[in-house]
Amino acid sequence: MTKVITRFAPSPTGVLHIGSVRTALYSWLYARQNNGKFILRIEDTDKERSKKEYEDNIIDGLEWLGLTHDEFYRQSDRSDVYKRHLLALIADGTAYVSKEEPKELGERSEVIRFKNPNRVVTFHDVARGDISFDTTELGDFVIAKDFESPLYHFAVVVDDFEMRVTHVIRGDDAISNTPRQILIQEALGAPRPVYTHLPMILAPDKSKLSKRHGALAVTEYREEGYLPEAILNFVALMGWNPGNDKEIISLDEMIMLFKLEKIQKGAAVFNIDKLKWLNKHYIKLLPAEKAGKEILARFPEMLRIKAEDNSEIFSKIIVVILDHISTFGEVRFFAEAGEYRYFFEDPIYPREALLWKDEQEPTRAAEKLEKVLVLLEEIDDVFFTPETIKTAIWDYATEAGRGSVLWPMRYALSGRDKSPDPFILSSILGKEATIRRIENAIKLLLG
RNA sequence: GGCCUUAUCGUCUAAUGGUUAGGACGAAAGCUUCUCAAGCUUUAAAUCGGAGUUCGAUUCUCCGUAAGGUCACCA
Repeated sequence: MTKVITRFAPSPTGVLHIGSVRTALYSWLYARQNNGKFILRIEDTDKERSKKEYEDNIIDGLEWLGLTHDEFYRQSDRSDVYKRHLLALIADGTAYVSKEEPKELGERSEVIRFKNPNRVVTFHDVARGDISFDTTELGDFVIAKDFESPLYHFAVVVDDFEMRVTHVIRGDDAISNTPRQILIQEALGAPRPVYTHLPMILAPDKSKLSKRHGALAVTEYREEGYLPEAILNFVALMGWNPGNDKEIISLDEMIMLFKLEKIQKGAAVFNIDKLKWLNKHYIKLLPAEKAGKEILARFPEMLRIKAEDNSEIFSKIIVVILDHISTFGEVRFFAEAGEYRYFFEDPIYPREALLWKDEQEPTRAAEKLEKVLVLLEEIDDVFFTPETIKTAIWDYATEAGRGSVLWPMRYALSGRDKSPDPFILSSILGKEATIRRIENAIKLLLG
């Protein structure tokens, strides 16, 4: 058995997006599950369009996702290799230097063309079966501008050959290009790798995935507060499944379960809601310390300072925050809407806000808060937990009308229409602050 | 346009020559509930169309239709 070698070969003409992540993931999984080798190869033969920042973005994104490579190459570092093979093909007569009449600006008067044997090429695709093409219409296609400037099709074949790549896993936009690559391969005397072409990932409107929808760089998803586990899990499920109802799959499980043969044939539409759902799932599994860092990083300056000054309270609200978000980016949104301030400072709100819809009389509301105060006073500081607070108040609230008791209590604590329940709020704030805020509310009601 | 590929709920998908065509996201409803989430329960929702093979087709074949890819001195 020869060792399995796969590669991910992006051109640095754009950022690493969801579609490329899936290609990288499947190649990586196949290598890992076969104890093989995974190569990252930057295909930057197009000097005009290739940019270092994109290369950096791709490497950064893959590293963040944990799709580690065993070897790294950059085509621009390998021109002597391509030159050597170019010379060999010309010596063989399977390629030749061709005189041209430049039609466009920048075109050469001399390029290197492949001598096309003009025949039907049939190859096997793991996902789709046998595919045949007549290569005649390709003509004697150009494989290099000159000995220093090979073109994509040639560089790919040479590299896969030299790097002993056994399995080529790539987007299905390459299907039509495969026959010409096979022609070059045969001229080179290179073995034919096993091909698997992956269906496209489409935008929600079924157009090509673009910047407008979904085709964000994975590094941008990172900024938005998505977790690598969620992105990997999501992307894995677009075009593959374990053959059962399992939806939550870790990278390690994928290595065990992944099957090249089970790859989907049809294109998949990017569904951000499912990604968010997965992200929510993984966020809840995150250790509090890590989650806290992600949250803190997205707090506005003022709030962050307060949170750092009150680390005890902050550590208690992490779980509460986690319960309401599907990405950490939403923390920024909620914080800017004033959501978390009440954990750190007494709220300010209009008097009417304290009145429950079925209890509009301020003095009655105040009476109820007075009673709550009495009940809270009886709880010992050390037992000031959501459970004991609820137990202490519940019977009274039920008797007096829950809304008319709990709404003003919760509002006194948070100053907001929507918030966690008053028991959680009280326990986070502590007995002293809870009582102070309720007293403030009573003063407001009676004043 | 030539060539190539693809087609199951809105979306991701499962399944088989014979099933009530299954699951998940989303949606709707209910429970819970002071609010917002979460959670639990339930419901609606699909085999692109037409022929053929077959006792029987969503599955196999052909023809349509639609969508995508590719036809560079880009990758």
